[in-house]
Amino acid sequence: MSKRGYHHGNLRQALVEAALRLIEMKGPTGFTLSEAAKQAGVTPAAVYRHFEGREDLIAEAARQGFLMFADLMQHAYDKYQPSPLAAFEATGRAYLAFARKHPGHYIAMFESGIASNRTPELAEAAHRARNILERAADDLSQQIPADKRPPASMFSAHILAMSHGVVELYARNTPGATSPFPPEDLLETGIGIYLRGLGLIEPDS
Amino acid sequence: MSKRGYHHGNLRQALVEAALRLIEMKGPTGFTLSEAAKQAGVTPAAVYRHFEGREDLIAEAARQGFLMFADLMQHAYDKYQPSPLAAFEATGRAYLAFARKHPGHYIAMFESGIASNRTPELAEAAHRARNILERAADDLSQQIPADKRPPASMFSAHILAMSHGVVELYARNTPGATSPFPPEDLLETGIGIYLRGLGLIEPDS
DNA sequence: TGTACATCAGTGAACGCGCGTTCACTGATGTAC
DNA sequence: TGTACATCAGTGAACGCGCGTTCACTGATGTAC
Repeated sequence: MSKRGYHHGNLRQALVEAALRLIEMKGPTGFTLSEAAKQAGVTPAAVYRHFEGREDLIAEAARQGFLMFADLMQHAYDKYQPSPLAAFEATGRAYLAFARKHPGHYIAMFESGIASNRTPELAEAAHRARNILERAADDLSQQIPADKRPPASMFSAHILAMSHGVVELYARNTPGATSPFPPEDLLETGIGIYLRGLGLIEPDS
Repeated sequence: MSKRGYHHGNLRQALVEAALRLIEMKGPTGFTLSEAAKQAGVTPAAVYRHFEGREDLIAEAARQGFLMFADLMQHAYDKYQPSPLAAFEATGRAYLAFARKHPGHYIAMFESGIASNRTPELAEAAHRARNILERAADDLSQQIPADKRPPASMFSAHILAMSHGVVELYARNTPGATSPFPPEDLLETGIGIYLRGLGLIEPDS
């Protein structure tokens, strides 16, 4: 944090963090390379020592987000491991928890418009995250009789869609779009009803 | 379409349409008041005869979108009216159909960052659209025994979230995020499983 | 039917702004001897 | 331990750009008489 004079020390990471703060505050549109540089106490030109440009900086922020995201989901998955059902539900909750806790990363990852295969590093991080949810879905789908079992990837796509929808529509403090329910409850009940529809939870719970 | 000389004739609507085209092509960020004016064959300054500024133009595009959206869902709802279940499913399909057919409107409505209560007219249009889905959900929830019936608004929020999530994640041609299934199928099956979870469809269908 | 006039939709020049990016440079750091 | 030197992270000035917005204006349209 303390200025070390001419040389910054860890400018690269400081820029990523400034970018995340700005993206969180002003949306992906409001984010500006120049302002990120200023917040890091540095001339805009200095950014080019560490990134190819504006987009490249956002991509790095997204990459770090995907890594954290994957770690979080992996952790949730492992923690409830003996039970495929509990593990699956935990990864769903982890999704929303991540979006709440790291809105800057979330926006960089899903709303900034950068393609998730922009760089190999970004693509790999995104892939790793996606795989965990799909594994959880696959484990769980083993419990459904094979002939009425939907493909695990469809299954995880449903959950991803509902999770993402809840985040976008109800977990943002967009003025005017007041949520009728806490997003956490909404997602929890939504997933619950969905799993019941698959015959994975008893009708009565 | 043909230039009528000095006076345009229907510049206001022409600007809205140019804006929609640009928003669709370049995202809400890429949209520029000046470029919309140019596409309408007019000086940027002329825009101010009809709108208060850039945001106001987007808001009008969104408003028109909500009106069409509401009409579409209303139509779907009415068409399948005798059956609450069929009517509900039809409104869900209408949601996705709208997003596909009118991406510019959809983006203006849900991704442009303008608050849906920015102007009274916009708020009213948005409200009308929301009400239709909620009505359909309410009709349907009457078929569930009162003691195990979730609030209709929660119910419609779930469907809205899943629909929106499917659109954002799988119905955009974002390079790199290839969809494993056609979005229509994804939404149809997702809603089906969800409704089964509510006991509204037979387990065997 | 013709003329005078009010209306107002559009012009075009100008503004200040902040953006992303480039460039030759400078000065702090660390290493070789 | 001290000095010469290579490295390279950051400077700061400059660029061209397109943006949104303002302003006094102009010229087409439509209406009153």
